[in-house]
Amino acid sequence: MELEDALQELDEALRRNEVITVFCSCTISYSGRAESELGEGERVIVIKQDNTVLVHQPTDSTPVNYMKDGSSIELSHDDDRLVLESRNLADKDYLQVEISDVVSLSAAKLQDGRSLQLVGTEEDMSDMIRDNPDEIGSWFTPVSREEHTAYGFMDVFGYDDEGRFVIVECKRYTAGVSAVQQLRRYVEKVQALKGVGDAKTRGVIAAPDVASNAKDMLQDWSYEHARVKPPNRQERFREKQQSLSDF
Amino acid sequence: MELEDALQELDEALRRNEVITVFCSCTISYSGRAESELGEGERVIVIKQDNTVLVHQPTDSTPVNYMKDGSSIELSHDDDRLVLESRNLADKDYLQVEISDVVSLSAAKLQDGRSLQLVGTEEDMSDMIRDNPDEIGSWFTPVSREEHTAYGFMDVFGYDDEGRFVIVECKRYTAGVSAVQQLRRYVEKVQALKGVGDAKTRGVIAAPDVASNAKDMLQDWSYEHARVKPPNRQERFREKQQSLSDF
DNA sequence: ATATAGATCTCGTCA
DNA sequence: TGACGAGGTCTATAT
Repeated sequence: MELEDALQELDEALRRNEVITVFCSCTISYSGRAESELGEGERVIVIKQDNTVLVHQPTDSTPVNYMKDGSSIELSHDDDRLVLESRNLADKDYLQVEISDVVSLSAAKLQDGRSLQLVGTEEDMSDMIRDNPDEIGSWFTPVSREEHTAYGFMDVFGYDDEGRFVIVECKRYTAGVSAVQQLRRYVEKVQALKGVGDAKTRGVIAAPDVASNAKDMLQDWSYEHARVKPPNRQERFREKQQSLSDF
Repeated sequence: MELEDALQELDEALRRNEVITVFCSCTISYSGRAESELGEGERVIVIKQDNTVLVHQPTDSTPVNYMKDGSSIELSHDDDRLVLESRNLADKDYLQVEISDVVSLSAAKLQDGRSLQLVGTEEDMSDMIRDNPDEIGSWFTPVSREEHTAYGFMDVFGYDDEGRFVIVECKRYTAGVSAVQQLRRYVEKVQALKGVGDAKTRGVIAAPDVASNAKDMLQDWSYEHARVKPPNRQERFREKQQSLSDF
């Protein structure tokens, strides 16, 4: 494909605010929050309708370079290269793509008002625990969930059969040291604000497993591990569908 | 574009292991580590040479659905829909794309052996501190950097003018409570292993700024904040270029 | 605007 | 393989 033609098609597609994909050979420079260089190679460039720019190599799931939405995009023609420059003032980011050869170019205005419906997140896990406190223990009575309080951001908060505060931190996968540290922060905050010397505040990690080092920390701080698996997603999904069909 | 033709082109491109982009109208179901549904809409689907699948809506920088490399991909034809199914055994992930209309399809085998050269990361910041310990204070003598030791992963480790251990945690941006907590973990570990009752181990956050709550935590545990900006990237980049041109 | 935490995080690295 | 931490993280949410 001739660079001249590519330039014109790109320019028109940008003007029409279309989604664009370009198969091309290029080099890339990035400067802003960090600096990067990428030598000559064949990539796919995706430009979206909000001026998001993604540069993808032929493998790997993450873009090798990118610009976030709201960036400016300028085209120019430098000798035998097509140059695409993008600037983002908020991040002080600058991306330059020097295209030496365009294999193919596609562009179209796309309509998509739908947004993703996702279930099986940590939030769903704390929902499940609130609805089934026995997942923690028969002694546990939940009070609130996912609350941003002065004490911190606790997944589930409640009390035990002796009236002690209980803080539950949920993790969908094996909990590591940072999860225990996170729990510790909340427990200490509650402990401090609710008056020291009172009954101990209990800390619980609700997760399918706890890493070895993290287990040691749990013991050191006398926190507990409730072996809880994330909600059975297929079931939860059916629930969601049922409740939607009620309307 | 006829679905029959699209099916054949897709099939051949997959067989040839090409990078593919498809502008299309589709619905998407995902099931695995979580569950998601996405109703009918126009998107760009990118299939890479390692069978990575990305589904991009017309805006936003992150894919609305995706499958990681090494997934299987199967095509089929269900009434008036083209169905793409991808499975990843490792993650037990399953993605189904039902395509009702193909706007355009591009495919090409791409060659790209280059990898990104990135500078200006936290690693560079700890490099800078090791080379310029005055950034922390004239009292600081660094010993090691980015070391995975029995004491933990410490960004910079050293001692002060009175022989006390010093642990430095670097953050490129405003350090929050979790950064202080991270520092605390390392300090306590060193304190415990090196024998309690000895001189206090000093903890230092090296960052351009510290969030308000995190400042309180610093005070509580008598840790310090060294106001350090990440290395000037443009300068650092020039250095790198100069050193490369020496060869 | 700042702060906090999750993510189908991804990716590298080291034990 | 598991664990741990960084990321040009990105994204959503709350203050």
